[in-house]
Amino acid sequence: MMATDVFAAIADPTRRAVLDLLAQGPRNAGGIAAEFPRLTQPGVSRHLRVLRKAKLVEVAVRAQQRIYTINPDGLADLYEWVAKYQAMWPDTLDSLARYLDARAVGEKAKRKKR
Amino acid sequence: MMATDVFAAIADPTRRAVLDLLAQGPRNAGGIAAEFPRLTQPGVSRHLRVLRKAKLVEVAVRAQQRIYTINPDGLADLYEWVAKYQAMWPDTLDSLARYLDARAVGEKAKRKKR
DNA sequence: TTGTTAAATAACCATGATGTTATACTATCT
DNA sequence: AGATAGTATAACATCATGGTTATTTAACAA
Repeated sequence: MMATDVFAAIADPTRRAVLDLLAQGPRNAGGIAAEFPRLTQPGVSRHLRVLRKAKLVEVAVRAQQRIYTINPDGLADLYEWVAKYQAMWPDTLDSLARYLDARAVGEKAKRKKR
Repeated sequence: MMATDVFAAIADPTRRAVLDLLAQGPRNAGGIAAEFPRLTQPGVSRHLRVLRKAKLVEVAVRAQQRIYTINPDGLADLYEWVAKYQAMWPDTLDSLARYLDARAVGEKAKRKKR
């Protein structure tokens, strides 16, 4: 089942950048923070916490270091969410046409005859 | 190119519910608002504005009504964003193993010999 | 031990988002 | 024209988020 806060997690550009980083391979927290010179270490750490809670990343403890990896499952869930819309993508325009058409008939029926 | 605020747009549960609604077919603003009895009309209207700006929905004007439809393109962009991670999903665990292994070697090298 | 490194948490502030009520806008009906 | 229906915008309150500095925790190293 999908963690509902996955959406909130990827809403932030910094966190998306972290995911991009981790897509290249695992990194420890410090290594991640180093890629964001405009943020402080605690700032990055908090972003990592959000990603953790959303199950988008996982942590392995190695001495004092925390090594982060992308969590495939979390992303797969997100993928499915988007995919469910894909099915009806092709015929959206058609359905609008039908909708407008149906309404048009209804409206005309309500008018006095000319 | 992807509107960066697509992520912010889908971060809100109400807006995701609106997308779910529109996935079933077009609706006018009032019809959408009616599905959210706990929100006021202006509240829903503002959510619709966010979805509009994110290009996730489109509007057709019909007399006083605004008829909303899902915008396939906006969702397709999102789909692609998620998909780019899909490639490396299978081997994430392996890469963590490799990372830990490599580090272990490095650390040992730094220690004084026993 | 004592000091140092790595990272997380606490406390706080500023800003932005969400929801509300009140109002404005625009097209249609009478 | 005046009233009404449908929807958007304005203005405002409240709460959540993202950032900061200071502090804490935990594991090594000397």
